[in-house]
Amino acid sequence: MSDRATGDLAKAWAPHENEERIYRRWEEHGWFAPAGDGRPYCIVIPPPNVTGTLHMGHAFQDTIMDALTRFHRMAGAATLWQPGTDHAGIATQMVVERQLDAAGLSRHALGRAAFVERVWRWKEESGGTIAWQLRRLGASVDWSRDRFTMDPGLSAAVLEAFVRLHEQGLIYRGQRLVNWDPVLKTALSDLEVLSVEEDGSLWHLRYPLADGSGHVTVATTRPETMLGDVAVAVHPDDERYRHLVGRMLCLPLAAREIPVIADAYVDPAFGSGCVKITPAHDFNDYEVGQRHGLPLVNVLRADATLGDAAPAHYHGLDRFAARDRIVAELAALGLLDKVEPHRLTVPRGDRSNAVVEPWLTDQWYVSIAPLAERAIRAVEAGRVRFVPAHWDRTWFEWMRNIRDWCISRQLWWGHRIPAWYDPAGAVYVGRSEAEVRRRHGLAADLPLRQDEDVLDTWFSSALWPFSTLGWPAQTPELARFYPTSVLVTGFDIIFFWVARMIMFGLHFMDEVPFREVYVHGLIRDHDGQKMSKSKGNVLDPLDLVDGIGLEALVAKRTSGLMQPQLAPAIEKATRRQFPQGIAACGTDALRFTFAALATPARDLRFDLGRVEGYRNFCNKLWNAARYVLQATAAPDDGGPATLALADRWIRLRLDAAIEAVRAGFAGYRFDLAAQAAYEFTWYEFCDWYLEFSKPALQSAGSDAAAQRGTRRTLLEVLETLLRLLHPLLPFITEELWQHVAPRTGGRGPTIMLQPFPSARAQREAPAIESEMRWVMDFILGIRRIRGELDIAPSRPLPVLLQHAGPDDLARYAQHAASVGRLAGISGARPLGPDEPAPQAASALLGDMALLVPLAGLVDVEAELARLGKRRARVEQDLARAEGKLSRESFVQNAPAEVVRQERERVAEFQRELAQLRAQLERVASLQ
RNA sequence: GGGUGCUUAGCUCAGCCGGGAGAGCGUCGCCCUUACAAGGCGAAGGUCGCAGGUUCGAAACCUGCAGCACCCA
Repeated sequence: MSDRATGDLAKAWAPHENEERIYRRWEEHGWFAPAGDGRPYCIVIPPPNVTGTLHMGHAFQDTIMDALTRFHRMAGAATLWQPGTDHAGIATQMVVERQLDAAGLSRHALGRAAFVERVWRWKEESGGTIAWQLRRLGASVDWSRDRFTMDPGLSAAVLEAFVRLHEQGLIYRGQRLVNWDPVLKTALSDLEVLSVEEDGSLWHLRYPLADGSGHVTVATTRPETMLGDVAVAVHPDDERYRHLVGRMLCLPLAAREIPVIADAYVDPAFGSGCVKITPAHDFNDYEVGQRHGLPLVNVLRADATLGDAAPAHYHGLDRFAARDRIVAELAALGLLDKVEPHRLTVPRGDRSNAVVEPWLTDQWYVSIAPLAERAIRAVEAGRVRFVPAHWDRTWFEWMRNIRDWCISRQLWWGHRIPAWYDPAGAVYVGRSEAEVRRRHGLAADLPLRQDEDVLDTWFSSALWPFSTLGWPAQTPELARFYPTSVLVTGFDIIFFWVARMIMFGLHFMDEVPFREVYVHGLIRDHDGQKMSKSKGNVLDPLDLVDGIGLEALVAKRTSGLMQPQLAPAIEKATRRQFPQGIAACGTDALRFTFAALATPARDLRFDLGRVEGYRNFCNKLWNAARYVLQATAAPDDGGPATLALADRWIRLRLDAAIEAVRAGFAGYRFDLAAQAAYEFTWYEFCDWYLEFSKPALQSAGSDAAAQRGTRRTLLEVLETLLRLLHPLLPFITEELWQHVAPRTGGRGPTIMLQPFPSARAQREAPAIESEMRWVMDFILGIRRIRGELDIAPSRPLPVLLQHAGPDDLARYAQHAASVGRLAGISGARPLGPDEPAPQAASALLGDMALLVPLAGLVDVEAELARLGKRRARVEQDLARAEGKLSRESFVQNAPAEVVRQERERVAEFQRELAQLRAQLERVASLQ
């Protein structure tokens, strides 16, 4: 790379041609692994699905983690960003089952061993995608420590955790109602069930009294479960039904008698005020059944067809067919009172979208209360801090109402539950069958059968912050990096994952898994819609990096849809939104966009326009560096240097930018960090300083020492700026740094291991700022006249200085060259004491007025209009300030500093107004 | 029904401990000035959702209301 340092830079930054090469170099040198003996800084990646691909949310999150990691690495920490992937039980199994289905096979036909083997093969085939994407995003994860939740080590951790919890009485097996997915035929945790509002009906059914003296009417949304009814409940205070409590009803179609009971659970205002109680098929009814000692009548089979507990002619009938049949039969018997349309909440499986059944099965549970209590206390005590802080309320709300966690899944892909049954049905838990036999003294010939089920994926994910570091072994990494520094995650998985990691971390490590949880928003599309394949509004982060043509984008969005009929609408919307496809913006621009988007808000709208804006920013930086390299092409002869005003000023501003960026990182305000870096780079460094450097280096009058001062400032500020920007823009800063660093005496092979910039306190700051302000206001005043009067920049303007004080004259004399060039004036001279002011356009600079004689330049009308507008504005400001001061209460109560400031403003406005009025008069008089 | 958050320029969003309303994109002028037209210079544009309250002073703090979003039941 050495010859590149002296070569010319291309005209524009070409991310596509450079990023992969730069990343490969970083990785080959092993620079991502923790190094040195600095303080440890560790982030574990939220492991994505091993067979999946990274979407915008991942890319956003990974950008933030990488920026934090790079920042702390440069700041001297021994950083570990721990990568890895998750086996994602249901999701992965479903993908492979779909593949089998397409081939006319099923997992049952294949058998368990062959099926699992097949999933592993699929993992090997597709598992590299994520890693490749992470590399393209510049992620500085320590690849040497890459982990997968089903690696031997992590599987051992799962085994160990399960066995220990069981020994401690925190895992139990029980027959309970679970959320049953009859399509996937597995239990689901509460979190995997989505409540969806749908249109349904409310059926009013008549249940005759057993003695024939009449009937009660019950209202239900699920008539097919009536065959499992074991009671009808009314509210204890409901006068209408009090006399019926304790009497028996004849359950239609089932030919069973069931009692009328009283329970406060019943809402007398809903439906008829009578509720059928079906404990085996409803969570609330289950509770009621427990309270009243009622039996459980399970009428459904695993596939949601009716089973043995129902009368024979319903056997094998699907639940919805059974519903129609039952309703018809009741109607025929005159027992259907009425049917009303009704809006109800339907539970659906988040993977299968099937209507979930509360169903009675044997499952394994984690007894959550003891774990939750500790986790709640840890957050209360501030041992884990949420950022933004308000998320702790959501956390507490949920943790205080948490229920036992159903951890068994009737799947084949995952960690098999380490429990064995003997022929009598007794259960033994242990790390292996051999251990179980040894510890329980079981005969070698006693047949043992391992539990068929696997564990919920989140069980292994909950161990992630320490299982990846080697637990249960006491490794050096575990000692050094646990607890980790921060968890970066979306609020949508606070409950799924964050809570479980905190509970397990406290339980197994006796310490929280991370000190801080940075909860970021969710990336949405330009219209605020959640990105999803079925909506057809997903964006592949790498399509923004590399660009994609319209046809390819349409094809990508419309292929592999679960609902192919949506394709035409998706195609239309895509063609409308991206008529030109997507231009390649490069990784850095995408990363900077994510950082700028990272406000504390919950919804983050992604706007393609912003990526393009930041692509331009990269190009701006690139070209600024080109200029600096050109301007400093001749080797520095090492002679003495003096710093001019602008040189001192830009160094001050750089320090302010450093402070702001550091503050942004420290407070997880990546938007503010990005904004500060952007504004300094573009508005201060490029727009002002580089322009000042031109006359300083090019005008004949400047001496060698001043030129050296400017050249060194150009290089030093640029080199520092590159380091400042590196965590957000890793690629372009590395490329430029390779060219710039040799000229600043920079050592080291890479920018990523250079120190992050620190600001220095500078005492002379106010004087420099105020003098620079004068120079800039001079230039801005002239530019404004030019702009507002539409005078071409190519036309140099003569300027007269009216009411110039000695300071003004001295400053002008000193900065004439820069002012002349930046304002585009041909020269300026003071107006003599008795010299009449000509008809002129004017700008104010303190007590001084800058006059640009109008003769032949512009029409008088335009200048009058311009001055009039300005006068109106000042009059308004003045009135407001004077009004404030005229109030006794303000002068008395406001702090003296505020009052003084207000008085100064009034004086300023008055002076400005007087000058404007005089100027207006003068211009008007000559009309 | 319970909870959380949001409402500021045409659009997307900043605005920390109360003290002269900001940025990007878009729009409108003038410019290809040898780092950059992916650019330069300049400009227009806001009753800070509504109503009360606290305060000398409220976009910010408090209360209520409206609208939107999400979570839980």
